[in-house]
Amino acid sequence: MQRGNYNKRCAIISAATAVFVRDGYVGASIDAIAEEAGVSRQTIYNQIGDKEKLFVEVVRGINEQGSARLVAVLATFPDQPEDIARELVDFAIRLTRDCLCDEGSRALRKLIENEGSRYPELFETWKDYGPGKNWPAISSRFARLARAGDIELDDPDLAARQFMALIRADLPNEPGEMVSDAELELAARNGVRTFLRAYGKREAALAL
Amino acid sequence: MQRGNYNKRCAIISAATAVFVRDGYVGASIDAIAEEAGVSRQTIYNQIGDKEKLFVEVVRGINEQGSARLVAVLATFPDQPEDIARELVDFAIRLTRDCLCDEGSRALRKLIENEGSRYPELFETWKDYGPGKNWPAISSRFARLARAGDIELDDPDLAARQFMALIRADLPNEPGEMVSDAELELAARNGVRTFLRAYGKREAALAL
DNA sequence: GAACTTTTGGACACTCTTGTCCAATTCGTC
DNA sequence: GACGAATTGGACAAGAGTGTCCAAAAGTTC
Repeated sequence: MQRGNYNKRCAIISAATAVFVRDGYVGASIDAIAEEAGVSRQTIYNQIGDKEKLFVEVVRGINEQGSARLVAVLATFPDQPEDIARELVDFAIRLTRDCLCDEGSRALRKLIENEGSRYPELFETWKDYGPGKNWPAISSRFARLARAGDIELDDPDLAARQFMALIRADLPNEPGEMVSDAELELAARNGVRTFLRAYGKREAALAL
Repeated sequence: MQRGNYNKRCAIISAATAVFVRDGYVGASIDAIAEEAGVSRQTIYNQIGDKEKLFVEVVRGINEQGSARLVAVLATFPDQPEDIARELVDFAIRLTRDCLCDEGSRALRKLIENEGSRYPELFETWKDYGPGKNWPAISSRFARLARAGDIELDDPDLAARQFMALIRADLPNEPGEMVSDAELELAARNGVRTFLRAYGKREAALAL
């Protein structure tokens, strides 16, 4: 234990995350966070410092969790697929569920969009992994699949971007909404089917 | 002229749009808007009323312009294409340029994401047209193309969603960034090529 | 139980914002 | 130039938020 009660620190960070995401940096009040955390306002100042430090801590937390989840999911990419359609769908489900639809990822995307201009350095880590970039980890996996002859593509980066776009195209994207497993499965299958129609062998897409 | 100077009213709305988008509803201060509009704060209260009325006016403005542009672009959908690949690319360029990448549309998307929960009724109009919905206008066009035998698809709504996702997949999506014509063209061609590989006749996609 | 740390809640100064009021000034129009 | 309407800038009250200070209470450790 470094300073103060660790449980309370976690409660503060977690409550701050919720309030920052709900109200934005300016709209979030320390009082609201304190109430949400079930903690006195003074404790926040004791443990973390001022509002800006609290915000930094929140972003760092989401970032770490998000990166960890992304790495974990990437490790499950089907490298030597037997049934490429089915395995890509399962991969897509894991990706959307753990890295796109979960609370933390949505929260981070919203914070980036709103406060990104104010704290550009805070979000640089994410930009390498985040949507809109090359997703280099994913494109290298697709390149390997192509070399193995499982799919046909000329530009792996483009294919990765389009893969991501396709499996997201069919997801409900209202921020607050819950996404059921059935919706996840359907969205993944729809996205992968089109992806394989464009890039796969003829018969692979027909399996979906 | 109904009340006050019409030019100043426009300057106010336009400045308010910029500031609301930059700082969010809570973060935007009337003083900042007044300064940006080159107008005294009192004039804003004289012409529009309070902050909430100003916000409503801003959203209404962006909404109208956005809807008008969307209708205009939709009217240029290639109904009887001779060169479907080329014509779809041109359509995609118009769509991204006028309805997705322009200032107003980006502004509206950001406002929806941030203040949508606070003023749900304000954005209902947009939700019918906006991203994430069925884009019914577009899917009916695709359905017509399919009936005419230009493409092959079973679910026009799905195809429309994926079309939108694909032509957006390759656009730089940093909010502030300017998108050059060359980038627009490239993104559209990449998206349409994959779309046609999945849904078009074999030879159409090869043309790109 | 004593010594020490943490938490609590209230009070406080300070800043910022909203919205109002008003007198002086400028603008548009005849 | 004169008249009425619009604009300006400054002052103002009320409210909310931040961050600090402090004494009392609660919790922890030996």
